[in-house]
Amino acid sequence: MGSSTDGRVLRGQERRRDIARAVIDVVATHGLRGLTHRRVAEAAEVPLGSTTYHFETLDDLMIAGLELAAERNLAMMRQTAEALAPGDDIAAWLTDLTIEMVTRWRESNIAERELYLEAIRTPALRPAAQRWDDELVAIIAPHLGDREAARLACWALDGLAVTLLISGSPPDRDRILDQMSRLVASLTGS
Amino acid sequence: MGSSTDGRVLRGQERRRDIARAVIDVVATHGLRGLTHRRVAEAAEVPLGSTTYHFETLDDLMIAGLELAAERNLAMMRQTAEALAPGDDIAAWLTDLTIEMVTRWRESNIAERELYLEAIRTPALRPAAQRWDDELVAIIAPHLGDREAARLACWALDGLAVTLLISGSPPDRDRILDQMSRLVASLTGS
Amino acid sequence: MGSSTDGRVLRGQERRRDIARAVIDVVATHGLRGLTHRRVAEAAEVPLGSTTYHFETLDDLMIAGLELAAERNLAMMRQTAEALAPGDDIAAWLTDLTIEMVTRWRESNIAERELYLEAIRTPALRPAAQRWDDELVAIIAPHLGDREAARLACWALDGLAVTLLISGSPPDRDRILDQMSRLVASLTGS
Amino acid sequence: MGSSTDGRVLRGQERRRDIARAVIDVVATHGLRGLTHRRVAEAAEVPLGSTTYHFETLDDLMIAGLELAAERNLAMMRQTAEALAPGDDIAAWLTDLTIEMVTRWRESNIAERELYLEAIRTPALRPAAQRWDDELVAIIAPHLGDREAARLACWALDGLAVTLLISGSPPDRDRILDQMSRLVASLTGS
DNA sequence: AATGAATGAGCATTCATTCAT
DNA sequence: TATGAATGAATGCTCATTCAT
Repeated sequence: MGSSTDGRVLRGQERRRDIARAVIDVVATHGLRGLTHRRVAEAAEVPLGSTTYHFETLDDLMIAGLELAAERNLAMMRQTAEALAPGDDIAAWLTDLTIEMVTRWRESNIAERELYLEAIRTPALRPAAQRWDDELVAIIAPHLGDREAARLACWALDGLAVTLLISGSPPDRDRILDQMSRLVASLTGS
Repeated sequence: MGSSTDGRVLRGQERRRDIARAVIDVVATHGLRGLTHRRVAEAAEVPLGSTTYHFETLDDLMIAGLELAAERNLAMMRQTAEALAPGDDIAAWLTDLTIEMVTRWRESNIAERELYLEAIRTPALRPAAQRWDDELVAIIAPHLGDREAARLACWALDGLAVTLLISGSPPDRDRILDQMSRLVASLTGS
Repeated sequence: MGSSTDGRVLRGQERRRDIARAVIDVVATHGLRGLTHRRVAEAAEVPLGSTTYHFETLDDLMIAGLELAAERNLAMMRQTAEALAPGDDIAAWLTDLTIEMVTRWRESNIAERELYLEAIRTPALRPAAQRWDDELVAIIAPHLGDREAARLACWALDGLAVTLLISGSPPDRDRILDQMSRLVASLTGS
Repeated sequence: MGSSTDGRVLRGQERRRDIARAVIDVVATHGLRGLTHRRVAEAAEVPLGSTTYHFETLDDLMIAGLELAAERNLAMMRQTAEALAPGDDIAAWLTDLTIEMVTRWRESNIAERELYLEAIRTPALRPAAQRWDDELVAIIAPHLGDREAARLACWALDGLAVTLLISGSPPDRDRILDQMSRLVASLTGS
């Protein structure tokens, strides 16, 4: 009976995860305004009732999406941060991250932003958003000296990414590297 | 005949402006996800058909809202920027702006962010969003030395504001002033 | 438990049939241009959501109406065809059918024509329309010798009926019988 | 003043004709259900108010469309009928007409059918529809012997055309010629 | 625990029509 | 005579949610 329960629980958790994945896909494709139980059910290939069963309201769906988005993003950040050698150029690292965000991961990155911003309006999303923030800063801080500098770097990175996303034109790596270098210099050098 | 024609034109323009105002109100109250022709019509106290007559689609409504939001925001920025005396503390200026944004103007500021971010997804909004960006930088640049510094300051200011909006707690002026001072110091190279 | 399940299934099917019936009624009363989910819901005495639940689009509604119309029409044709005795006058049979079509069944006959013609424009209706055609020919063919003759008879019958429907005046049985007799004579080669 | 009045009247008539043309185009493109003043105005490249000014109701628009459709169709029929030499194959003539109707003129032919059938439901369309009918028969009759035969031929031609239009597959000339030959033979030969 | 049938509310949008000019 | 601004009604459709199973 233990194994059957575990099996059930595991299946339930898997399904929850499938649905969370589908939330990100739906937001990426249709925008947060286009997030509905129906579309999530279709994207996750689960019955409609399954989405409302596991996530009763749209808010619950958004929380699941935001948490999974944070998890994925932080995993990726940790991976690239760990790959940094002591003398590596931090500005180059941030530059490449930014470029990847607005090109290869464009769609999911937009979805992440929409879910994150929604935390302003929907209190239920705030804990997940704040956790994401804090951990992101914790990952970057060691490479920039302190948490305040890391925070500034995050904001600059985000602002630049949004600007690039809105411009629609492909990013100019040289220009971005210049900006990032200047930023890193001012944050660590002074 | 000139006056009658003018009256007509003016009435139409006034109505368009009333509707744009209502767009911001509706987004502030219900979020971008809650923006509908019906709510706008009610908020603007105009017939439903009037909203679709002047702004055929939801996109048009969002454009009008974004443009008016930018206009208001830039006017306010210009006003406070012009009030700055040569020796005034730039960091204090940015600090007070940030605090106002997340307190007194909280609702409309959130609406502005939602409309601005939507420009990523909705190409029709991009020109207005980019114009807003550019003019904002132009206003701040003279006080920070160059456009690149101004851009960084904008991003930091935005990032900080979002963090404060999500935190839900009242802003700590001293702490923000510290952050802003450090930012301004590193940007102006002192 | 079987009965409860059956009851459920049957209720759903019954409701679908009620709605299909209502489609024909609405088209008969308001024309195909006046076919709307709302009117169908009202005519079928079901909630509006029930029509869109069972028939997602207007096309689906039209398909259901066309299929039921064909079913009814074919049943009636089979019935009168089976009632024919070997030596009976085929021309008289076709004459009476035509007259009934444009008098007693005028409204539903018009509805059938509108639904049928719509198959030209709406591919989703074509299978039902073609099935109707084929089965009608199959019913008439044995009485006229071959399928080609049956097809010609169908077309003539339809053309005549439309002419009568447009004329608005009551049909002249003698005249129609003359036309039908001549038609049957030329088709059967006598 | 005479010339200016004539000019006006002529301009008015031209515009009416432009609008009638646009009616057929709109019905061809969007179906009779998609006929609206707005679409007609756009297709005719005239102001919206011009359509309601010259044709107050949708019925008036449909009448204008039906009349122009009949006029065009009859002109074409007369032209090909006059081109017939005494010994020419009538069946071949009807075959080619049918094939042209369902291929080259498919869209406008569908529009004609929709407008014609609407005469059943809309009394205002009946005079135009009946006139069309009568004149068509008058054109064909001389080549088939009498009006009754011509009428039958018309119905068969229409029925066949509709069948071809619904089938969606390209017409098989040999097969159609066979059918038409048999029809003509039975109508003229017996 | 899990599902899909069912429904009333609400949506963006289109429209015929009116009317001032 | 001719036009386009204006509006209330209506449409197809989608949806969150409820509920029986």
